[in-house]
Amino acid sequence: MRDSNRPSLEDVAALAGVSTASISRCINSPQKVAEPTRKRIQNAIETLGYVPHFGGRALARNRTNTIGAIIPTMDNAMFASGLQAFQETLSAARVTLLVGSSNYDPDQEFDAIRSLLSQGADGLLLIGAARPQKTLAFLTQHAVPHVLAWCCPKTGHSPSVGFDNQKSGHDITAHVLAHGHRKLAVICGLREGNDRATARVLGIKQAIARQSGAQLLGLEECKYSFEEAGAAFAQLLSKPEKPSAVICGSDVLAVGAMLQAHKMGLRVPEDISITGFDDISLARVTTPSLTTVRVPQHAMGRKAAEVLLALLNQEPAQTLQHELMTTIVDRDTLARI
Amino acid sequence: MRDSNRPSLEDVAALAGVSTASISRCINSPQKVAEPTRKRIQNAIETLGYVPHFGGRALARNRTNTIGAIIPTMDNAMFASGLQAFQETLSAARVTLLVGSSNYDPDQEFDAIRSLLSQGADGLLLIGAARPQKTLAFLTQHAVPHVLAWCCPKTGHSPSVGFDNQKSGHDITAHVLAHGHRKLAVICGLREGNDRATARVLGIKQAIARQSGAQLLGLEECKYSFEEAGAAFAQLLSKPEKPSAVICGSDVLAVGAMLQAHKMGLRVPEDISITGFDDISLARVTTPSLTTVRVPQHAMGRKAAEVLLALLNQEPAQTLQHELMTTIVDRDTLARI
DNA sequence: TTGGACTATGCAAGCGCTTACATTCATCTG
DNA sequence: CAGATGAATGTAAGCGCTTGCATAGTCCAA
Repeated sequence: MRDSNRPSLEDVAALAGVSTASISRCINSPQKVAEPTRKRIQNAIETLGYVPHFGGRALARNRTNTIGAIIPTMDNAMFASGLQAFQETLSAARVTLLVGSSNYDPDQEFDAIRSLLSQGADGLLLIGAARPQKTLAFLTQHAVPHVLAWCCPKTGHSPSVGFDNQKSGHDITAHVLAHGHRKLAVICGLREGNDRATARVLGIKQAIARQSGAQLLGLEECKYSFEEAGAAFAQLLSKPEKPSAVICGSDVLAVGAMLQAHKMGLRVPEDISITGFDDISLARVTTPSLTTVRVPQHAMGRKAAEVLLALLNQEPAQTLQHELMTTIVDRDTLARI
Repeated sequence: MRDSNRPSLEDVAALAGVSTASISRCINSPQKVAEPTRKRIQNAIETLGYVPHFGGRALARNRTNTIGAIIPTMDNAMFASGLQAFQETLSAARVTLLVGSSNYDPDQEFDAIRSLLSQGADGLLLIGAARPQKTLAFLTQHAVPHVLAWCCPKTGHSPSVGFDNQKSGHDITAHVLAHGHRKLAVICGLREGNDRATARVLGIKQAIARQSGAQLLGLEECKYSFEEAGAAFAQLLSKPEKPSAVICGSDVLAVGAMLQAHKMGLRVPEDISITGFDDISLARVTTPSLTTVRVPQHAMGRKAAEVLLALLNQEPAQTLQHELMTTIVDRDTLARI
């Protein structure tokens, strides 16, 4: 869209024989224009193939109808499908989605925030609540409308749409304990700067602490890849005392662990139980299929979009924190002892 | 970014004691501004927390540094990871990504194109080459810089970055035939308006036709979901004459078929062979793991970004069509007969 | 010393759109 | 039928930024 012969409002106005104001009105609030004029204008727009110039409009309105989302990565099915729902909802409201990614790095996230805002984003979707002071200050200073997703902060006054990671971590662990397991191990994502991973582990530890006789034999942190998770699993199993169940902070980690278990000749769940977190599509198709925590990704993406749109329209918000529920999906990787 | 007390160039100029022109220059081509002045300006910018207004800039420059991508859906891991690579590459060039999705529907795609362009996208990434005349005309009329991905059209003059779907379909089929299979069946995505699916099937049929004694017992089209693929599989297997191998147009379809085979008590690959297409992460983790066609998603996303950026910078393009190679990944769902 | 060649900066004209306000004209009311 | 009312449209002032051109200041060679 850079050709200099792109038609402008003025061109349309000339063709239709009206003023630019009428064209503008015809586009933005058609009911303010009389039927015959409207027809004429429509025609002119059609024949010229007129499309409003974004810059002009943004400048005059001081609003772009664009929303930015910054997610760790789209490579993880989890964020991708949440983002898809987010995008669909925005699109229905004629708002466009700008995407940035942080690679789980607070500095990259900060850059992405600046970048999306300088691209005119009217608001932002951010994942998780924990971020450096610098970032928080920036958001405050610029009064950026935003909503946090995938989390459910008890403190702070940013609107959020998410679930209680800690509680969910607690729940799945309690579930494992209820199956008779007492010797547990954990594989989680890198917790630094990742409050979701941190909270999940916290919940897991809490549940273990509450159950007499239960113990946490080991905890490994790694990136969200099959390979790293496999290595973490091997590491956990290399110790003299073996866990009977390994609780993983995400399905990707759990699948990596399962793959590694298979390589090591361990049967799941007969020799060792494994649980995941997120319930991405992977979880259904492994053999055995993965017992995991279902996160309402789709609902979360949509709700986040709704909240953000309401925020931009200055609609009074009844609720600031939207907590969605997770559920445990019982499949085949958790044995009863 | 809508507070009325947002600082403008003028504010910065006043604070720094220079004209707005100098500020602008300082931001866009610092070398044109003397050292001390630059310092002063930097300070002013800092203290005010100035961020250039997107609309103003877009209007004056007639360029937004924004690129739109319209993909069928992010729910499919395949597009998501290609998109991720695309985004990363753009981001490195300080260009922002706008996202739209088409849900495999040409009309929705058309809307998305209009919408992204009206949001100021300087260029577009589109999936596949086949689209309605209306859409093509629109792209031509507006002289929209764009690149097609996931395909490799022999005709047309749009730049493209992709692979030969037909050849890849042919290759995997030849591979299956080389394993001794003669009675084949196919599950593919809905082909209407989807040239990738269409071409893959074409290649499959071609390979079958070239092999004497080989026959195509059935072909089912369905959406890209486990459930629909499962139903398609059941349908194919309900006929009196059973295939020994089912070639699927995507990994999602293949996994759906495997799941269904399992339900039906059929062992893969002993009772029936199944192959996929795409090599998304799913393919590695099923049991047995899926024999499939690897599509260089990451490379494709990155290359597409590079081509598009070059296009926008008016750099002369040596090559219009970038063809990447697919490879067959031999895993465990294809038996030798 | 002076004119020329630069360099650093300012001035001001847009870029294309929206919108408050002004104008016109038809319709209605008493 | 005069004046009031209101609907339809036009006028024009910005929105914040970039950039061609003008100006002022600096340095150097002749």
